[in-house]
Amino acid sequence: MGCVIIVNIRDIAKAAGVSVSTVSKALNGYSDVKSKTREMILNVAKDMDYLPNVMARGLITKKSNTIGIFFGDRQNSGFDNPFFSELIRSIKDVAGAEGYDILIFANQKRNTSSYKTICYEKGVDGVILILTGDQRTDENIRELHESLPTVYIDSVSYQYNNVNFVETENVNASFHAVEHLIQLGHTRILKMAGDQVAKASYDRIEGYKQALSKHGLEVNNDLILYGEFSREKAYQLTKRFFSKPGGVTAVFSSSDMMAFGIIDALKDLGFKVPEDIAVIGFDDIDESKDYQPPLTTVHQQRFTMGETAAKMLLQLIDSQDGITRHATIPARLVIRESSGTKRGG
Amino acid sequence: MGCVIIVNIRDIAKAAGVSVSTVSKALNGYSDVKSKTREMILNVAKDMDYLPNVMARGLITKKSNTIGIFFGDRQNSGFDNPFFSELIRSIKDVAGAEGYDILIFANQKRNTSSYKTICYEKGVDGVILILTGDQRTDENIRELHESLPTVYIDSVSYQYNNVNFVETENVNASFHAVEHLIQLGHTRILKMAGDQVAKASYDRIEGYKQALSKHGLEVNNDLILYGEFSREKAYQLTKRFFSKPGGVTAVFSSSDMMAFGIIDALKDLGFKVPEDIAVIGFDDIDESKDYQPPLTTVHQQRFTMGETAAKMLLQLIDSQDGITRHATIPARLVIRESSGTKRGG
DNA sequence: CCACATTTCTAAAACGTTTTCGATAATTTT
DNA sequence: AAAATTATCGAAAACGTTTTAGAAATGTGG
Repeated sequence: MGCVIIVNIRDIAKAAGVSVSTVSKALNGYSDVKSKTREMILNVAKDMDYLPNVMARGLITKKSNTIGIFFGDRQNSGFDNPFFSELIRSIKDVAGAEGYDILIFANQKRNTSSYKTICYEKGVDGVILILTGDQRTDENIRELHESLPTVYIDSVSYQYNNVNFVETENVNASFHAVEHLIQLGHTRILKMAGDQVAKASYDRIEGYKQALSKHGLEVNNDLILYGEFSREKAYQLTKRFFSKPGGVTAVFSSSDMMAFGIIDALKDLGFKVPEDIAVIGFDDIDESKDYQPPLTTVHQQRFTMGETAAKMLLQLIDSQDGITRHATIPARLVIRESSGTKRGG
Repeated sequence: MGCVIIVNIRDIAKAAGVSVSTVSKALNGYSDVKSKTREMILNVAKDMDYLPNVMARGLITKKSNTIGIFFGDRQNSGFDNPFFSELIRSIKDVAGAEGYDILIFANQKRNTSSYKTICYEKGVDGVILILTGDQRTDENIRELHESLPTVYIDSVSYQYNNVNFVETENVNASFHAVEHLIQLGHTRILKMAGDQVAKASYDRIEGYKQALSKHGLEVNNDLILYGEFSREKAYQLTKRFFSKPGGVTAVFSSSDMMAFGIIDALKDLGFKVPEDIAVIGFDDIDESKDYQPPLTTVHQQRFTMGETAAKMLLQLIDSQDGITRHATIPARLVIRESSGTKRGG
């Protein structure tokens, strides 16, 4: 490594012929420094390529201009799901525009699993959580959002009344997806759900049930499978389910990845999609439009979700007003080919 | 925000009845502290829920246990390309296993565009660059890798002899892709290249030329287009190129995204792929296998690349030995349908 | 029991900032 | 011109660690 000369605030104070405190004030826009000397100091600083040391500054101000992101769990690091990459991109854009960088928590050598501890240790100003499954204890989760600005994206497990979160309009969107299937003439519809703990997952089942009820169809728990948001798991469950006859003609999946697994399985069993079985997914990830058949699915506005979460977090950091914020992002059904056309008789 | 009591090293020194320095040494595994007192201190620290302040520590040690990642450029934040999300995932896994977190540089409010400056400001221990196009000046790039452990992934623009990088076996893989087209009977093959500055992009053209030469085919610069790795741009160029006859029966693209744009354009022009025109891509992103027609493409081992880069960087950080490291990751041609079958006479 | 080596501990400096408070200089008021 | 006010600056403390240099305690050999 070639050596690099790093100048500190003392060096530029010396060069400018003023005190360290005056330099600091000039740099941070304090009012008690003459505009002429401020300009002079700024010039010297620029000439000498001065960079404030973020550690020293953070030590005093307790701010790092960094927001943290927790992704998924240990085994499945979250980036597996293409859903996440657009989320993080929008977070990056919003936070970046406001002068923040992004820290992704990765270190697995910590001697703690406390979110609060980890956040404090790294000195992030706030944190966004994008969790899947049931990877946190209640104590852990409460501790975090009680001590630090926190926003959950589509992943609150139990609803505290003081948790900030962004979610998709899950119930409504699922309702419409299932209603569409019903209008196409389906009466026995399988629900491939995610899990039973996440609010998002629960709500997608809820919308399914509401649509059935509204149209006088029976809700049958045998028609609800739990694919854990895994393509592989959905494949297995589908293969087992459809290997015996049951009169089911349509499937509503809680994610596109699972929908792919479902369709793969149906094809392997000799069914045609959508002629024999109609399938609707959830997410509208990039692959879905190019899939064969192109997937009918619920479009989640990932960019808007990330954007909203980031803005929400920056607000929380700025104001510290203790107000709890929620946002529900609209979703719409994108009708492609996998849901098929109206059934004859 | 509920208040959280944060204890510092002084508090636990008082509670343990020893000096601050002894606590520090006990915590950091120094040898000059009796094992009995060390144990006692560790217990007190755990009981009091002590967390070291990373700012204060970093101020002295100049380490942050964080590696930085620069992604793409300002406009196109990098996550657009699905190629990147797998890269970052593997980096996260490797770095995380070794006790590092990941900082993604996002802040656009900085008053500098110097990589070195930005890295120093955040105190990262090393940095991985995944750049596209020509978004850095030579001065900027040199300054960075001279002052900080740095690994480039498939994105060195000019070859310094002291730059660490990981790249795909671009020349070789491209050679085989084009040779495959030649063996299928194609003689006029269009090259949709990326740009002319990145080494990766250059090498993919080089492999194309080598294959032509080996089989006695003429290299014609009119058959090399520059799609800048953009699906849209590739679409435009393809549409213009194929609107006049030229006897071209195959296209070799430097990315899958561009290949999609190419195929879209060909379809719009009324060509059939692969019957009329064969197309081969590069990257093997997830969409490619589900695309219609499934894309023949060069599979880049993204996971291996990210993994290798991360390991390389951690080595550089650890050893500081000044040794320059390179890694070339094998790639293989994945033959699907878009390249078609052997041409009849 | 003394001289010396070794083990174990501590005081204090250092890291590079920000911020408080008081000092000085400049300006205004009386 | 003196007094009061205001604008501008600087000294020093503080942030929470690590590390150096040395002091105290303990052990060892004669």
